[in-house]
Amino acid sequence: MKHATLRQLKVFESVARNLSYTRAAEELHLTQPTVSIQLKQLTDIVGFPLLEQIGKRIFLTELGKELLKVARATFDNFSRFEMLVSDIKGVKAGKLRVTVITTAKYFVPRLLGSFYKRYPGIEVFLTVTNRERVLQRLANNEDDLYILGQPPEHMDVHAEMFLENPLVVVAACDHPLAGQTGIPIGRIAEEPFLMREQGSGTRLSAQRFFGDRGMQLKIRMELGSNEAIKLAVAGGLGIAVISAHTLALERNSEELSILDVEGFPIRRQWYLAYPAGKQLTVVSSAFRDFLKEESRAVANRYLAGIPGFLPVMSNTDLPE
Amino acid sequence: MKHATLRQLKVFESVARNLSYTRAAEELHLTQPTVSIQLKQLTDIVGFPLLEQIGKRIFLTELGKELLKVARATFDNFSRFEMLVSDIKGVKAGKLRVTVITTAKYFVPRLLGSFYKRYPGIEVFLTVTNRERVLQRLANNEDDLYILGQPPEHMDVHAEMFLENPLVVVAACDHPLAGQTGIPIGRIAEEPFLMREQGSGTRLSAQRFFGDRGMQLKIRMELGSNEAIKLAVAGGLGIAVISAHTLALERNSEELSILDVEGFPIRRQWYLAYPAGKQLTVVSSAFRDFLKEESRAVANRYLAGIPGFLPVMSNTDLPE
DNA sequence: GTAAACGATAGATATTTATCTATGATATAT
DNA sequence: ATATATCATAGATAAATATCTATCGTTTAC
Repeated sequence: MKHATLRQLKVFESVARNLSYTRAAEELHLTQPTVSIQLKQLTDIVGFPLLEQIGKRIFLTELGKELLKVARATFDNFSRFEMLVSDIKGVKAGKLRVTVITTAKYFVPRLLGSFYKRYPGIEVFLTVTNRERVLQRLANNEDDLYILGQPPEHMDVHAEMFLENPLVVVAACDHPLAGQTGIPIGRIAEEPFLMREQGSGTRLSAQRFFGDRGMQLKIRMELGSNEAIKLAVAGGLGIAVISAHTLALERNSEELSILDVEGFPIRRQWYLAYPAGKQLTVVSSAFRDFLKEESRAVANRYLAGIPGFLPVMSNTDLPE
Repeated sequence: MKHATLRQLKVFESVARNLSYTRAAEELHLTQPTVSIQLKQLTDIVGFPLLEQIGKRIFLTELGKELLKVARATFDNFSRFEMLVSDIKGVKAGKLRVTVITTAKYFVPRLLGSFYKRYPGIEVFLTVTNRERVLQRLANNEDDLYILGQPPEHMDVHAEMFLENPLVVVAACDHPLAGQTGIPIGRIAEEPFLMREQGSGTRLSAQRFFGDRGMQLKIRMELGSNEAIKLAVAGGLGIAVISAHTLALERNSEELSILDVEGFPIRRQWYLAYPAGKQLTVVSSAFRDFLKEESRAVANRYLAGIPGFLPVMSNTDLPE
């Protein structure tokens, strides 16, 4: 049976439907002998007659009926698959699996949301996890795209920057430094700091920033989440360095204030990454384009107005 | 997609399962380049990658997973079909459609019953109808086999005799002729006869029998069924010529008696028929053999003991 | 850094295949 | 009885297919 060809099945289906070799030949734009031969081959492979001729009329044998079912099921499967292919081509179907580093959760869901709205046929899966797990998933090719704060080294990865990720100093609104301009770095370094645990990219960047200037931060507390840090800062327990995106929702609240510190914001970027050899799916590719396009607007909307921050990207879209 | 080959699907399935071209090549007893090429062709046909290679590892793309489903479904269908073929070959599956003329209903069901018991996997369909419909179904190739009392002429049919069908004269047990031996035909012809309607094969035979001898029967009543005739005969309304098989169940009853009339029983036969060009299915062929074999036993069991009847068939099986 | 493993590619070849035209056999219709 | 329609078969041919060996470029592992 594995020696049968789809061609034979196709011809058989036509003959079975028309109950005529000649008619089938016409339908398939073949000569009648060609149909005869294809059918003979198929019959030889099966070992039993599929058709019988009584007088001039042609009938399907029991086996013929069964094979017809098989043939039709097969062609149905194929055409369903072909439809899927063309849907995927038109981004009307497909899956998008994105894994992002924890800090990115403040703006990625919003973007995925609008992306999904533009392509309602697709399925979106978002995983939010720490850097280590992101890199692990990247290495295991578990997702389509990855978003993180610094591109992995020692790994063959294609990474591209798509959005600024400025780190700012925040304090409670009633903090003495709130509202001041051009605060010297040395002044800030004296304040008690609230920090994420060791290994946090933000913490690393902040410590390097002060370290490079010969200062060491006084860390009062380590907290497990950005939310906790913001609450603690608002509660007056200290000041903190956090990603401006983290403030997206609180920007206009009365509780936190971004301090205008010399040298701040620390410039960091968001990167979109995927394994070097990987050919992006149509959906992934569409999301990549979408991400570049949208992130500019996001940058202008949410990052403008940060003291000392100047977007590098072209400002065709200005904030309202 | 119609240009894909089953070979390509087979190779793809193996690669997808092993996630390795080399392993797949080993499994299929091919060289690795062959696998590469087959897969490349399939990928070109689909138009999108089915597999992706990240570093040294191979992954299925979303489309690859879908195609794998299609491939597996296809092969499953084929192997199910192959199982059906081999079941049919071993008469463990299949259908048997038999159409018989009304009179044959007295012994065919019994035979079909034992046939079914021997081959429990098959499905049996029995149609009982009049001669006209039998011939019609034969012409339309609606069934596998046909049983009738005289082979059709003016029709390209293969027919073979398989059983004697003696026509006997029956009377009520208390009829004056009951028990007498060597009753002259002339004596019988005086009796009032009960007959099936015009067109009945039995009636035709009986009338021809007496006509050939220059006699004409006195027909008292026409009745629509053999059962009605038997009841009427038992009730003393007259005598009748009927097939001995019709008496199969009543043979030992006290109501009817077979008369020992000169020249009786009229010899008729049962024929098995099917369209000339038709190649019998395995099941049909098995039933044909079964029929020949069993009908001898039936003949001996039910037809022996009919006054004046001498089976033509060899009597290796003697009646108990 | 070197070796081993893996997949891609090139080039060659024998086989199979798909197809045609021409013709023959058979059955139905006129 | 003849013509027509239908399917089977034979013979020919161009195309494709399936496969191999040999070799190359990468990636991983030691």
